[in-house]
Amino acid sequence: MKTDPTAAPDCTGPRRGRPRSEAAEQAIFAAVEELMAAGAGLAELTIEGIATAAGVGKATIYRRWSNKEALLVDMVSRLEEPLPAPTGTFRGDLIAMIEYMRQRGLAKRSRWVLKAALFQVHSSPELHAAYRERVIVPRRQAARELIRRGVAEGELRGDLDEEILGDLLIGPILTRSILWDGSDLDDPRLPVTMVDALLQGLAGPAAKARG
Amino acid sequence: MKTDPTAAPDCTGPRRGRPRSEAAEQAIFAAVEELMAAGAGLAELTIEGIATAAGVGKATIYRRWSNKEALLVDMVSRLEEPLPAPTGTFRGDLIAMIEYMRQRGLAKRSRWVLKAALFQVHSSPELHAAYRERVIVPRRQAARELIRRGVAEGELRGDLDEEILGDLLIGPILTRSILWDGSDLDDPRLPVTMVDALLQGLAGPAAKARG
Amino acid sequence: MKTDPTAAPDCTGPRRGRPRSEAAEQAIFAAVEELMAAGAGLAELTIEGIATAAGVGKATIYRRWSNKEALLVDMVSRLEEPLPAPTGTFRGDLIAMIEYMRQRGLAKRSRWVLKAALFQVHSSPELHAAYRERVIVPRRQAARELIRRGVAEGELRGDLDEEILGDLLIGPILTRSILWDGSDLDDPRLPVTMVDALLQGLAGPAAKARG
Amino acid sequence: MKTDPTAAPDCTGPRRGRPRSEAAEQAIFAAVEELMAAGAGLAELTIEGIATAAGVGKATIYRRWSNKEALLVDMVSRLEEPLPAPTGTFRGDLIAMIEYMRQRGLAKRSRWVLKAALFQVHSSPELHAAYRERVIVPRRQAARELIRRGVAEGELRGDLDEEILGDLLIGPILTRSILWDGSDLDDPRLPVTMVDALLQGLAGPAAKARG
DNA sequence: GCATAAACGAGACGGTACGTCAGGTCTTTAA
DNA sequence: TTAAAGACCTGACGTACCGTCTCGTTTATGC
Repeated sequence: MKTDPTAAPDCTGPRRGRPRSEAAEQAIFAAVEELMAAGAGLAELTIEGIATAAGVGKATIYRRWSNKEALLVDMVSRLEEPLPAPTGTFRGDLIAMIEYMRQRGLAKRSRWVLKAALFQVHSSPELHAAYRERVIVPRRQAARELIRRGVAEGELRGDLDEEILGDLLIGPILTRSILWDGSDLDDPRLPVTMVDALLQGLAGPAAKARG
Repeated sequence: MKTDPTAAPDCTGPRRGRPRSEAAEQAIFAAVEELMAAGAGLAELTIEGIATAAGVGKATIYRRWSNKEALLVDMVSRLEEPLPAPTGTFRGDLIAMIEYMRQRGLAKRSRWVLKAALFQVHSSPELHAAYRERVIVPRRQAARELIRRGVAEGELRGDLDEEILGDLLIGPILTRSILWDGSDLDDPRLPVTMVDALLQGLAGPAAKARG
Repeated sequence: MKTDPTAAPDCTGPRRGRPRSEAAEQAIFAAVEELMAAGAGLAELTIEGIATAAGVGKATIYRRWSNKEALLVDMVSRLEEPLPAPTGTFRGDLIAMIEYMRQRGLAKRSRWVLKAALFQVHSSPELHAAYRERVIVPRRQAARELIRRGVAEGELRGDLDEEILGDLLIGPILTRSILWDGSDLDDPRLPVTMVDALLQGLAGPAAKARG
Repeated sequence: MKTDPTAAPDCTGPRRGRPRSEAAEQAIFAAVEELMAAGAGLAELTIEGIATAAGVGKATIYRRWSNKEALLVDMVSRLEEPLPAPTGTFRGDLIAMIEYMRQRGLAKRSRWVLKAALFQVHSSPELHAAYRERVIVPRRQAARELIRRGVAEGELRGDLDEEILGDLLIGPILTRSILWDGSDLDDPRLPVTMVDALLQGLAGPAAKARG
């Protein structure tokens, strides 16, 4: 998401001019966090306010991100922790992935502005695409591989589209952690409950008797 | 969501002065739709621009909604069609509800800015609450009643929390229609596929043999 | 110098919308004078400072003048008092004109920033032309007519170009009042001395004896 | 006007480190001239632009002049040619001095920005004083000496203040060459005409008959 | 030679002001 | 009273320069 043009990877020659200050960058991130903690809404998160709180010139911010949204997306994407290591049985890995998402949702509940920033992403097609590429795609890719493994191992039904399988398994926890306010994520047994219910099916006795 | 104080229901006396122009209201809605169609981002949707496009004074807008967000939430909530009639078997009603959400997702795919407006709601706690009350709560209520009926009729397992059952059934289609870009909603058989898969369970042959 | 586009003279129809505030305009002028009195240099005279001191929004200034220079030229040109009434003998009128310029120079000595603003005019060709048309041309015209009258009445030599006559008569006082710091304008007899010396000639006894 | 602190005269020891680049200095001057020739206004003459055009770092400029005004005053003062040699008769010297000022005015007509820079000097008291000391004072001194000689030789009236005599003789050409746009300096006979008119007096037949 | 020292180009730094834009309010005249 | 128009104050926007400060490099002197 960084828009710094000098960050091009092929720029291997000796950098000229004074290098960017890492301290300034940290101060900017700290200021955003601090302003969020102070309960600022997204509209109150102005570049000018951030610059003042960070003790930094506005140009120092614009040199790194082309606008406020880019800064927010960058910050949000940095908050995403790495995915859990894909070791163990299929069911265990599936539960671990859902537990990871539950934890993430719990973390975001405390700083709702970050969640707001995440939604802000949807305001602009470019930011949406950037966020998609940086955050969503890698996670969907991990989920898809896990599901493919499950099908190959016979742990998942093979007669369904992989995408549908993915949504059926991931959609519920995603809804709880992103769309709603996160108050339903407290139960640590949630992943196990969800996974087992999905695997076994939701049909009740009447349905089973019938079919 | 209307914030017009004169719309109070106890204002029964004969209204004095010039009455509000219905044409102005329609012009405002039309202008917003037109600006959205023109591909404007959410930030480009300014009150000033809407007023100019509608040929309306800014005060005429502020007389009806207290600010831009209120206008957007009002417009979004008007786009929600009524829920489908709850008639038929449990499975049929469940499929109908998911089909309704699929249709809504398809409609919103064409006007993504409205979807963006929906996300914009999350920027402010008050708007979030208002949208929750106006849109989310009635739909969750309908879903909850449907699920309760399913459990009572033995069509759904009775050993699971109703909320979890709700998320397992609704979460996947919600994810597809709101969080993602809607390109996966084209298949009209999607509701049937999803519902049957959920009811029967996702476990594959290896899992079934084991347990 | 006003750059207000709505000030077009043919705009005779009933003006719509809120009219410009005369109070705001006066507050702007007062703020400029006050900041000058506080000893501000020209570079310290910022639009932002003027707006703050006047308790006025920046847009209110930009609605009236397109930039700082236009505002200054407008202010300077308003400070020019009307020319003295052209009554009396030729010599008396000439002395009156020079006395008028001496007074103007004395006034400007106390507010040197206004003098600086006058020079600022020369920074831009457009402003230079505007100032020329608004201030210089009318005064040169008055001087030219006076000189023409003097020639016609036989009070001035008729063998010289009118422009040269004008510069010979006006240049000295102009130099003292504009180019230099005005410390040489205190003597109230200066106009009489100058005029009589110019009319009689500066040649000394040796020159007269020779020619 | 050079503000280089290391140029202090008591710094007699052998300078250490890399010496200042004469090429850089010339490039700076050339860049200023070039930017002026491109029709830039004074406000467009930025240090940053000069540095870029000269292919020079900003610090290289600030090492030599403390700010933009100092650079401009330095450049302007370098453009002043030496005064003409004071040889010959009084009238001849006077005409030579006025001819010198006419030539200077003609030269400046073509590069009005330099003239503007000259006026810019008036924006700041310190620069005004500096320019006064570097440029104005020597010339006024030369004029004063010439006038004093004229009085002593009987070529000029002795009953007038020397300062007034100076302004009467110099003011007209100064007005034409600095205040106005220089279009009235083309006639090479101008100095002779002016000097003779001033010496002989401007009174016409009616005035002479009367007194 | 080889350190010391200063100037060099580049460009980032904290600031200030620019001129624009929008927000939400207020003040006109007209309907 | 509402409407359209548009001016009002406020405050953020993103840009341009200011004058200062690192960077790594270059070019001189002095040990």
